[in-house]
Amino acid sequence: MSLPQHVASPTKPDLPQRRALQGFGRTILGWGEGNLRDLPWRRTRDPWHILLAEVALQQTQAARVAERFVELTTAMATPTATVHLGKAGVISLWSGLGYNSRAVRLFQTAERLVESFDGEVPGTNAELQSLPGIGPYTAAAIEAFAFERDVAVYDTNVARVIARAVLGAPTSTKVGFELARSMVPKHSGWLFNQAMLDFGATLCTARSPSCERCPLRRRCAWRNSGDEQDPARTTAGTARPQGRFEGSARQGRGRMIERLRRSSATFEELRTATGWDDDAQVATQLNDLMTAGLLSKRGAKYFLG
DNA sequence: CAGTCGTGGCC
DNA sequence: TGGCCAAGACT
Repeated sequence: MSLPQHVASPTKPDLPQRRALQGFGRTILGWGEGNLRDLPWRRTRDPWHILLAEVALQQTQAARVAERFVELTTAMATPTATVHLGKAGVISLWSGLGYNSRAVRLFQTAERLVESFDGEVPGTNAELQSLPGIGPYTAAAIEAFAFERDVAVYDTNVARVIARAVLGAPTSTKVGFELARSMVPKHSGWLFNQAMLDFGATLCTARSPSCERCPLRRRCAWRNSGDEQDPARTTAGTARPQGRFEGSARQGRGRMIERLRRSSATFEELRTATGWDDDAQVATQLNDLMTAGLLSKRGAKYFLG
C-alpha cells in the first residue's frame, strides 16, 4: 500500500513534487561541476576559516571578500589568535568590508569558542546559531561547507532561484527553505549548495539573468508562466529597499570608525572626519557606536573597541 | 515584523 | 548621475 505523496490544498497553489525538486537539484549540481568560481574558501574545510568567510560574506559580494580572505585568515588563524588580536584589532582588520558590528560579533564568537567550546567551532546547528552574528544562513553554510552535511543553505541567491525557476511565484522563507531542502542531492550537499549560490550569483542574477545559457530554461516556472513580473522581487529573503547612503548618519559613523582605525582621536577630530557641523549629531552617533561595542572613551580620547 | 546596520561596484 | 543590490543578523 502507499500513501499519497502530496495532496494539493484547494486554497493554496500546490508545490512541486519531490521528484521534480530533485530534478532541479541534480541539474544545478551538474551545472556546478563545470562552473564553480575559484573562491579561496572553497579550498579549505577549516571550520573557523569558513565561519570567518561566511560572516564576511553576509550582505557583501563574494569578489570583495575573496581578495581579503588570506589576510583575514592569516591574522585570525584560530579563535585563540583572534582573541589575542583583541577587539580593536579585529575591527581594524574589517576596514572596507562594511557592517562593522560584524567584526565585534566575530570577536565575541572567538571568545565564546575559546571559553566554552575548547577553541573549536561546534558541530550542531543550534550551537552555531547560539553564537553572536551566526544566524540561519551562516549556521547552515558552516554545516554544509565545513562539515559537508547534506543540509540546505538558504540565502538571497537561493530564494531568487527558487522563486523564479521552481515556483514562478513569490514565496515565504519557510516554504522556500523547505523546497531547498528537498533539492539537496544525497551525499552532494557541499557541491550542490556551492552551485546554488553561484547559480544565483552569476547566472540567475537579480538584475539581468542569463536565461539564454540557463540549463533550467525548459523547466523554468517563471519563463513558462510568461509573466513579465519577476517573482523574486517580492519574495522574502531577497533585496529590500535601502535608504540613501550619501549624507546619511550611517556614512558619518563609518567615517568615524575609519578614522579610529588609524589612531585614537578627540571628539573634534571625529567630527571633522564626518564632515558634519552639528556637535549634537556627532555625540548621538558616538553614543550609538559605543553601545554597539565599536568604540570606547578614555579621558578626552576615543578608541576603537 | 519592519527598521537598521557600511561600503563599493555596476549600469 | 543615482538607484539598485550584495553568501544576513539583530532588535
